[in-house]
Amino acid sequence: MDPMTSSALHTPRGPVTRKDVARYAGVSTAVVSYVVNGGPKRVAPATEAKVQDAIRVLGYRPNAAARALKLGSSETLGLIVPDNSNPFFSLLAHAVEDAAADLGYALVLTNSDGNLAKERRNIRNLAARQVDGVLLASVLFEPDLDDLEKADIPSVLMNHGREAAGFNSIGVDLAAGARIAVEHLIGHGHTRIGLAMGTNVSGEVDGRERGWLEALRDAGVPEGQIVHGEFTRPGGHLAGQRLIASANRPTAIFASSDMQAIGILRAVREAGLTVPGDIALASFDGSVESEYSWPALTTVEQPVRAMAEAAVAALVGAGRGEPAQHRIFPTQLRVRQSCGCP
Amino acid sequence: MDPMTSSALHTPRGPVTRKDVARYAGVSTAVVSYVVNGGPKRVAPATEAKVQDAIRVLGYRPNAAARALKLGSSETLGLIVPDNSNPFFSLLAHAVEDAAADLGYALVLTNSDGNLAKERRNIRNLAARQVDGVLLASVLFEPDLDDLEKADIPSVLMNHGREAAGFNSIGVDLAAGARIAVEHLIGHGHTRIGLAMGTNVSGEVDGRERGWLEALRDAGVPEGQIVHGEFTRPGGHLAGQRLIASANRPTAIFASSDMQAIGILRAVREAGLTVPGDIALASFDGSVESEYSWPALTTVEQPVRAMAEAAVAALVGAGRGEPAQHRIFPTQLRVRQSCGCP
DNA sequence: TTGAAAGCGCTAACAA
DNA sequence: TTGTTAGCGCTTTCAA
Repeated sequence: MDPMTSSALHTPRGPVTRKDVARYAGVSTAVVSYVVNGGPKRVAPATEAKVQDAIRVLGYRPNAAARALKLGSSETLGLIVPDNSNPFFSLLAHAVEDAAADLGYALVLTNSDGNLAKERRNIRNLAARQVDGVLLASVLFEPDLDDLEKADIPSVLMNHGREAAGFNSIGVDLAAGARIAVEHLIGHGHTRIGLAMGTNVSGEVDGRERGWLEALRDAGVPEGQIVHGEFTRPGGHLAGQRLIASANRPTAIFASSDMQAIGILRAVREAGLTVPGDIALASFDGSVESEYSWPALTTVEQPVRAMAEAAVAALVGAGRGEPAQHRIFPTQLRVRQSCGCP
Repeated sequence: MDPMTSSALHTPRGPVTRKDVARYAGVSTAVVSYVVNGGPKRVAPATEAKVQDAIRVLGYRPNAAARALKLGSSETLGLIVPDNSNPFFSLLAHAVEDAAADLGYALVLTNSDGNLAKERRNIRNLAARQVDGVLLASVLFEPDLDDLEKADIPSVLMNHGREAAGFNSIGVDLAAGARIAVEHLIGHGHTRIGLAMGTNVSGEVDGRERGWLEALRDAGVPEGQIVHGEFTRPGGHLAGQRLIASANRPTAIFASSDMQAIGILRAVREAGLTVPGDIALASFDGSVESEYSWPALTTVEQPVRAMAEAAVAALVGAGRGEPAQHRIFPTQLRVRQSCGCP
C-alpha cells in the first residue's frame, strides 16, 4: 500500500490519533496502546510490526494530555527558584532537569524573582498543572508551607537549612561549611574577619553566621563585623564597600555566597586594595564563576548535582512514598587564591 | 451549612472535581465552567457567588490535563537550549519564562548539552507533550529543521543568524555587532587583532567572523589570527593560550562570547600579561558576568529580553498566525575597561 | 440564565 | 492474543 495515499486517506484532518493507527493497522485501539506502552498485555510479533509500521507511516505521536488525564500524572516536575539567572540556581536547574529526564519527567521552570507573592502563585500554578512533584527553592529561609500543603503535591524543599515537619528537604550543613572556611582564613593568620551575610528573613540565625562565629570563638579571635546584603553581585559590592569603609577594616572577609564575593572583589579593587594582599576572601557555593574570577575564589562547594538527584528521587524515584526526611549533604572547601594560598 | 461537614461529605475520595463543586453549589457543571473561565456565558451574580463559595470551601483546583485534552492546548511552551547553566542561556530562559508567564503559559526547560541527538529527542519529547510552541536555541548553526517540521508545532529558532524558509527565527546582527567592537579596538590603535571564534559546525562563515574581517579590511589593518574553541570559559582559556603563544602575538583580541573572554582573561594573567595593557579585549553577548570581571569586559550586548518577548509573542501572542519571519535585533557596544578605555 | 450531554485521546478492566 | 468499552475532568453546543 502506498504510504502517501494511505496517509492522505487516514489523516484527512488534524493530528493522528490512536484510532487512526488502529484503523490503518487493522487492529483495535487497545492493541495500539499495548504496543506503544509495551504492555500491560503482550502482542503477537506480527501484529506489533503492523502497528509500528502504521505509527511510522502516519507519524503518530501519543497525546500526553490524554495520557495525563487518564493516569492522573503528567510526568512533569515543577521547579521554583528565586532567580534562574543566578549561577547557583541555573546549575541547580540543569542538574534537576537531567535527573528528571533520566526518569522520563519533564521540568517546568518558574522564577519567583525574590518575590514571595510570585512564589506562592507559582506553587498554585504548578499544582493546577498536575505536576507530579515540586522542588521549591524558596525566597524565604522558612517558606510558607501552607501553600505547599494545600497543593497536596509531593514536594521537596531545596537549599533548605533545617527540618520542616512533614516535608522533604535538602540542604547542606551551612554552619560546618562556613566554619571550615573561616578556620582556613584564621590559619592564614587573620584576626579581623568580617562577614558578608545575605538578607535573612527568618527569625533564626543563618547557619553560615553561626559557623563563622563559632570558628572565631573557638580560635579565640575577636568577633568580626557583619554586613547584610542581597545574594547578588551588586549586593556583595555594597557589602564590600561598607566593610572596607568601616573603622576597623577587616583583613579577611567570609562571604555567604559566591555572587557576593564577586561583588566584594570589585569593591576591593575600586578601593585601590588587593585580594588577598590587603583583604583575604572566602565564600560559599562553589559556582563555576568562582573559578574564573581574579583572583580565583576559595569557596565552600555545595554538591549541587547530588542534591538535585536526591530531590528528584525523593519525588518520583526510589524514595517516592518514603516518609519525609531532611537530608543534609556535605560541603567541601575548594582552596584557590582569594584566601592567600599560592 | 457547616463547611467542615460539607467538605467531608463532598470530598470523600481523591481530588475535588468540577462535579463536586457543581453538586455542592447546587448547579450544573457547565455553570461551574462559566464561572471558572469567565465565560463563554454570563452567570447570575447570586449563582456565581454560590459557585465561588463552593470552590473555596472544597479547595477546588481545575485539572489542567483535562483542559489541555479538551482544548488541544497545554498552555505550555518548550525551550531547548544547549546548556542553561551558561549565563547567556540562563538569562534567555529567565526572560522567556517571564514573557510566557505574562501570557499564562508555563515553560518546560530542556538542555541539549551540546548534543545533537539530545536536541532532537527534546524536540520530539516536547511535541508529544503537546506544548503550544517550542523555542529552539540549537547546538548547530543550522539546526535540523526536519524534526521541527515533523513535530508540526509552532516554533521559533532563537539565537539564529540567518533566514530559514518557513520558520520563525530571531537573532542579532552578528556581523554588525562584531564590526563595531573591532572598530573600537582599531580606534585604540591596534593593528594586530586576533579572533577567538566558536566552533562553527555550519559550512557558512559565522557573522562575527565576517564582521571582524570587514572591520579590519575597511581600516586597512592586516588580517589577524583566528582560533576556534568552545563557547565556554575553558574553551576561551585554551583559545587565549594559543593566541598568546603564537609567533605574532596579537595586541588585541575579539572574542565571540563573553564566556570565552573570561577564559582569555585567565590565560592572559597566567602568561604574566595584563588586559588591556598587553592585550586589549572585547567580546560578544553582554552577560552580567562581563560587568564584574577584572577588568570589566567591553562587550557587544544582545537585547535578550526583547528577543525573548518577540519569540513568545510570535508563538502565542500577537504574532501568532502571522507568516514566519526572521527578526534581527540590534546590538549595543558596552564600553568598559578591557578594551583600554579608562 | 441554566442544564444535559457529547466528546477530546488514552488506558486498562473485562470479555471473547 | 485481541477487541470492546467505560471513564479520566473539562468545555461548549444545543436545548430548555
